[in-house]
Amino acid sequence: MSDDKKLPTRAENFSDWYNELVLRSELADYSPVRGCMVIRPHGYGVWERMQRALDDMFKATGHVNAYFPLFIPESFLSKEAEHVEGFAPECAVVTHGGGKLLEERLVVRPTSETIIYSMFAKWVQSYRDLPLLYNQWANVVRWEMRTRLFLRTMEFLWQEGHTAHVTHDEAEHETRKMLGVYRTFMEAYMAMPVITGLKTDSEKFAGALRTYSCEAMMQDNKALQAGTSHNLGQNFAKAFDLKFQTEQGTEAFAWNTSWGVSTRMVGGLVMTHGDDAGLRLTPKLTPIQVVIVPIYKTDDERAATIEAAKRISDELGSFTRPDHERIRVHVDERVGIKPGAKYYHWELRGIPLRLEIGPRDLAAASGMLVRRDTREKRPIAWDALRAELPIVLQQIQDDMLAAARARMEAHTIRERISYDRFKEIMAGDGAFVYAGWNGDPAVEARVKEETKATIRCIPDAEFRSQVAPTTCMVTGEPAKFEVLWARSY
RNA sequence: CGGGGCGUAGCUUAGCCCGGUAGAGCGCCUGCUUCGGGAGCAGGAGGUCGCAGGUUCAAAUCCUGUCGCCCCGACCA
Repeated sequence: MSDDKKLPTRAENFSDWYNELVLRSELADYSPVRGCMVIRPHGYGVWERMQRALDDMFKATGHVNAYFPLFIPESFLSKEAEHVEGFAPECAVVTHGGGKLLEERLVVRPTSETIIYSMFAKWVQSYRDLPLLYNQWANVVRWEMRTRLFLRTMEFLWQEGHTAHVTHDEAEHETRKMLGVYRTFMEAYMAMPVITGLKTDSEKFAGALRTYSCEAMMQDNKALQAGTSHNLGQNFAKAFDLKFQTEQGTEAFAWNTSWGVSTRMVGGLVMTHGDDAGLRLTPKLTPIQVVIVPIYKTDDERAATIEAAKRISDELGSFTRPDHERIRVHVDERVGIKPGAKYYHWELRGIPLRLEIGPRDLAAASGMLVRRDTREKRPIAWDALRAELPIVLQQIQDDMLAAARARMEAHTIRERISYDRFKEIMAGDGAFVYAGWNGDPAVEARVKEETKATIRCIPDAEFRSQVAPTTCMVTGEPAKFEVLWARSY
């Protein structure tokens, strides 16, 4: 075995490990255009599972899908002051079309608030037209300086929810509700525990009243902002004249929310669960749940094991079954590759379960079932598969979440620490540090400058420490908030 | 945009200092033997050495310019 078949290890160089893994597991590849990536079938398969689950959750919470255009008149962006300041520097702008200079330049959407609320303004006259609960699946472009596969690319895929409401409280409720949807998705599907909370002013969305986020801990103890939900207040409604007549006959501006998650989550999945052998995909998001590796010596054995494998695959994965009863099975029929090589192949790609079927198993009508997450191996009878696989898959899903949660907790610091100690931690292994903050943005900026750590959020009540910190970690002044500090992606 | 590094086969690279027939490993193709943890042997395909100039009898190698990429910073879902 030569060394170049092995991945760099996480301990050696987490960043190299991540890049190599994404490329070698065939999730994605670099494109000819700097900062852009090609999402390959394996990676897109994960994204599709994410989309499907989230889309169902959006529908179940009353939202409808629509599609708004890629191009936005440049003037739209300028209508909301903070918004233009935040996004203008990273916009791609179309200046020519059909060989002619455009009268008004077109911005390639970095996000769609402006175009969507301008349309909402056309459609809303009365309080009876509200709420509007829209979502769109789209690509957006942000001209990033430094890019990383999945984590930050110039073009990325996402969904953006946009809603309009009669009252502030209703919008706030929606903002919180969708943050909860994200959290549920990340924990139940990605097996990635998150801390939810409020962003400080310096980290909030350009143009929002308040931004909430889901923050997850990667295996290098850095935080990944995995999803955001914004209460936009009336800022965009005022900019785009989105108003309605109230029940009392007066005129009022609508209250908006927007919320989004992106293909960045695929990167989060990799950095939450991957190990030195490759990806570990969760049973709910993996394109293939069980890979069957036939083992044989002779042509006859090959025919017999593959026949058995296909019969099992057809039975478990039949399209005639409803989706939730279907198990996604793949038979690795490739010739000229030894079983061991196939094991490495599928382990690299993170397939949760492997079923080995060889000549010895044929007579017994059984196979060897191996878990990717724990490497645990046990024999299983073919006629037990239909009943047992869903249980094992759910067990893997649960175990992965528990393991990720344990890891996060092991690298979380809640006891009172000095700022000097904090600097040591951030310069070393890193951690999630809960500490008091006096509420001063200057303190936040100073810590960022000195340690590269930022306030990830002011955590929601359930994540706060049992005994609230009373003083600011940096200044020693009375603490206004308990905040979560970490270095982030 | 500042600081550093690198462009040689699909990938990783040797050769460059000191100019003289472009080499290896992996991968790929064919055949035989293999096959329960990354197979072995034999044969084979694949390169205008990033690009453009210059010096020279002769340039992957020296000089100039240029383009691109990577890493570290400032900006970020």
